[in-house]
Amino acid sequence: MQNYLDELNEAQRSAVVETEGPSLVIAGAGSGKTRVLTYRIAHLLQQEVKPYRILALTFTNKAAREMKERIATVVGQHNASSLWMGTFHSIFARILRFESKHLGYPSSFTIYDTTDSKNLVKSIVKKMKLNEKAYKPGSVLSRISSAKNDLVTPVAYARDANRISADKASQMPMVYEIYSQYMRECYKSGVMDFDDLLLNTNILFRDFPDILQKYQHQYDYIMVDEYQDTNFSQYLIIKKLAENHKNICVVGDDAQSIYSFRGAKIENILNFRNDYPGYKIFKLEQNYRSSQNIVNAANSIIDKNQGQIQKNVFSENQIGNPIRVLKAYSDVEEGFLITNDIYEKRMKYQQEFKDFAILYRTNAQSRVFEEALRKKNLPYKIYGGLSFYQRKEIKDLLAYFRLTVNPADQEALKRVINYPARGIGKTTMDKVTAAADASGKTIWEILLNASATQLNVNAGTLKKLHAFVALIARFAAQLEQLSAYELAADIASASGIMHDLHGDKSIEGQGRIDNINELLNGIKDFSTTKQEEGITPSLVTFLEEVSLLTDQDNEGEDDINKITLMTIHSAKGLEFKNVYIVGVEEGLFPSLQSVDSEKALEEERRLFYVAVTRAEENATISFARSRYKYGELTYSRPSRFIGDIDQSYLEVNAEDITSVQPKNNTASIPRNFRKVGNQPSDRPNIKMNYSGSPTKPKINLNFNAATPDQIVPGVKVEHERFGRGKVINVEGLEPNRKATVAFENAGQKQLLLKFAKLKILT
DNA sequence: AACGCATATTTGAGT
DNA sequence: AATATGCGTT
Repeated sequence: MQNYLDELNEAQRSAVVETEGPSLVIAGAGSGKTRVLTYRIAHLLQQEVKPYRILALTFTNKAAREMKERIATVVGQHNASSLWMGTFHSIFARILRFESKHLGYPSSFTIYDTTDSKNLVKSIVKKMKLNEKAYKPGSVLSRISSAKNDLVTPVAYARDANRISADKASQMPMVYEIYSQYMRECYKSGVMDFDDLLLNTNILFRDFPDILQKYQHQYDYIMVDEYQDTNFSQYLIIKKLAENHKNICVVGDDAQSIYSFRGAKIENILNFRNDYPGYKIFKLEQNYRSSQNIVNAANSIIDKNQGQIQKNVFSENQIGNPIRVLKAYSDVEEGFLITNDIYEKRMKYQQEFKDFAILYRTNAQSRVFEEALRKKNLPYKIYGGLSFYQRKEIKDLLAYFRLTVNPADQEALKRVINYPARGIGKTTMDKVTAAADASGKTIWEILLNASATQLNVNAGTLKKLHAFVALIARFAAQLEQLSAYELAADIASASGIMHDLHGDKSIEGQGRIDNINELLNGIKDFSTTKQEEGITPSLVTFLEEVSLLTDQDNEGEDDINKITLMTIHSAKGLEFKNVYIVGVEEGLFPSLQSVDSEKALEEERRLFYVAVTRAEENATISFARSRYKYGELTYSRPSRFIGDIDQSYLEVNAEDITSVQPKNNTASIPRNFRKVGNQPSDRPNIKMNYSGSPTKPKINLNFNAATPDQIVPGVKVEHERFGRGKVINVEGLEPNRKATVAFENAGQKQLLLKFAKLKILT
């Protein structure tokens, strides 16, 4: 316990023991930054600082969890779990939940993910009758997000000449108004998006000085990891909290700032000296992770950028191997070369699968590697893409949870009101939404007091709406009665999700049921863990945790010894013996969008620096001369970044990067040109109708469609496709009269009688 | 209302 | 290429 200081070098030790006043720790790649942070916290705890008086903010949940585990081994589990340690989003979500009433939010507010936010933007654009082609939800949302991260309110936005002219330039002059409505809708629905968690914290601290003071007093020591990647909103929260005691320690590396696209300000770390005069600076310059070759190569890359904080990262490890550069003719060959190399290296040097990582610029590149690895039967794990919580069945169930804790949550309601199908379709929802918009109420409030005349729906529909309200209300009433797990399990079955999935006998259907059960078990685990930590587990806290999880946060136990595939962004902070940086081509890395701007290029270059410094022993860079993008074959040449590396650290076949290059950097050949035969134009563009084919008699020859008045509740019927069933209900007037039929095998369906050919069974 | 097929759109990184 | 959206059919 006492000798932990001996495990540190001089710079590290000073950063650990100098606990009072502002500290800036510039931590070069692989310089033991996490070690400093964990030991610093352990050191504070040993000086009798109470764990709940320490606030430590990390970039990912995973970083927080790992740090907690390491601290626990030094100071015990109990101390470690009382720390305020987590991501900005999760810590301030927790605080906001506690203080929500001051902001007019329910304490059970729910959190919109990006999909929810996009859907909301989409519906606002529609409502405002704007051109949906010009106002792409993603683009609008990123404008809104940037405003929020800069703490620019809708009113300020409308007055901000820069933003307005940028919006006009991109054909979206009305973003400020969408932003305003978006905020109003979120507030009305009792939901926050990711940016709101930080924005609202700022509003809370700005408008309620006594609350700010409370938290200023609560945290005696503040630490921030990855400070170079904080945005203005995060920066200001920290600044306010540290205002009095100034016991703030920020750790970061300007050379690894890679998130400006989402509002991070590299200036935050560069301006630390101005914000906190009298600060102490500690430079961690010895790299313990990588070979000398890798460190030197990385240094030669970052040298090409301007205005870095002066530092000299060095390694005293072995000189090691040069960085290899591999050329492939196609993306498929690239996959083949890399996987072969992994296969051979593992055999030759007796390495494990977990010692290998394939890093790429974009998630879309993962596919060819997955295929190549599968062909060779090499085990791999992949981050990003569709994570567990993105799956439809999981999102459906989570939406029921959200609606249960917060019935105002509009996107959750829209998602599940007709899933499983209960006959509440687009027409009905249009009416309900119109009523909600007209009255300024939430959809839920409209449903609560729904009357047939007010909504202009028929009695049958009204009944279904009421049934849905009753279902959700029953769940909500049990929030206090049942444990999170019991309630969740009840929702899964009573909502009809389980029944719906059981009707699907396919392999995928079985998998979906497994996923639901896995989620339910996850709640069980969550409850046990929280109880051990002395916190009462609830559906609200479970939802919050899940909303702020990333795919890196749910690694299974059987994933431990596998080859890792991930983007370079998500590799930040990780290390591997052997790293493959793939697709290092102009237009991909650096990305096409960045090549016109020197600032953007520098960020790409820092990303490349991050990639190279992940490697402990071997780094391999590859590029492909051709690859498919958007299903189109494109040609490219090697990235300028390869040329940024000092050649003495490279092992490269010179002609590979100087050989003849296609005239066009990203020339693409339209898909049709590649097809040899069977061109669409070779065939007459006539749709063949086989229904009258003599060899294939119509199956429904014996079906005599019943006239609509024969279809009444209780009657047994047969349908061409769905088989036998019983009529449950009939509603509506001709020609839109429809029947609800419970089929023996196909489940309950709603059929429009003018189309459905139903045969009466006697 | 629900399904199947044709067409449009996406991909730049993630809390 | 894979997924989202729109349209016609039952």
